[in-house]
Amino acid sequence: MSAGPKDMEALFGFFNEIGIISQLSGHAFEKAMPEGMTLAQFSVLNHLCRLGDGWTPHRIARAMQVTKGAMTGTLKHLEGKGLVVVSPDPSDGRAKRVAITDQGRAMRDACIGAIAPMMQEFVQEFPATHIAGALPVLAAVRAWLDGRRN
Amino acid sequence: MSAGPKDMEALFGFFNEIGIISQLSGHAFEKAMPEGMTLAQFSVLNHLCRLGDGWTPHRIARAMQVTKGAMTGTLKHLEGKGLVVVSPDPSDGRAKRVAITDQGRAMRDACIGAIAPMMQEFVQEFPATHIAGALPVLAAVRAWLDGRRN
DNA sequence: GACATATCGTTTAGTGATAAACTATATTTC
DNA sequence: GAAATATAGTTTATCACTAAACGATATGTC
Repeated sequence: MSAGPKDMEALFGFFNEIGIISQLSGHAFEKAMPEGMTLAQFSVLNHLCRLGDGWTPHRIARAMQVTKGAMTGTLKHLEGKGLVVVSPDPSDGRAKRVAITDQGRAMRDACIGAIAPMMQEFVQEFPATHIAGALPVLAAVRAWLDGRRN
Repeated sequence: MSAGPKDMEALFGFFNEIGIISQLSGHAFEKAMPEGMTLAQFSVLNHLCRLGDGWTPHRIARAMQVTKGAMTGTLKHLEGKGLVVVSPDPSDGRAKRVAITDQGRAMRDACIGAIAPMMQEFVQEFPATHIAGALPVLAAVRAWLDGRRN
């Protein structure tokens, strides 16, 4: 199928909405979170909580779609606050391993708690089913873009 | 309705997908565009083309959801390349007016042309109807977040 | 009309990201 | 096993953005 000008407009609109939602929601998240916590930092904590720790910085960076350099900075912030521990990988002298601390888990829970009221408001306006309905399309688009990058 | 932990997970997933798509698509756009053009610059040109020019920088900034300071920079870049002309507003000494030049129009078309192949690929994978189906939800979420900010 | 307040655009300081160069260690190849 | 290549993490330079302070002009109020 070929894309006419009308489809182009719709696509621009689609990506435009995505971009603006990303910016607005990211901003709202950071405002709501405990002082000093960024979305990037929370994402790492949440990732480690949900999927278990022991990941290398590089793998975390790929999962979050940021560069290794950015992850170095994020992990430094988290380590400085005692929320994660980064130690050398015993089986690979180049690599490191990231473990979440109890403090880190507590901070992750605190972040979720801090965001909860906004989420409540959101769910009241947009029933979870609506959002769940849009998710597969978004995940597919994400996967496509991700695969296309290489 | 109250949001359970399961809803929270779905919402996190939703906003996470949005954030990653925004980053990946923005990046893909900028890679494809003519040298030196950023997504922000293109967005301004596209906006002026579609909705007519004569807007003030402040109004454009609000439409794009960026700060006035960011818009100052973007307009300087565009003006430096002769793609827009910024002139004082005759009826308001504080304000300015932004007009797009013929070069600006040509650049906007060139950008769209440069992006077209990617769009074609995209439409092949995701029929326009799918995307159009997701648009209203996204627009509603955007509007809600936008209204909530104040 | 004068003064307080609001708005427009710019400037500045600070932040978080990318890209690319760099160091150190692993792995592959011969 | 030595040399070439690849990979993990850090560092550096640069960029776009935000927030907040600022100067200039408008507007509202008394």
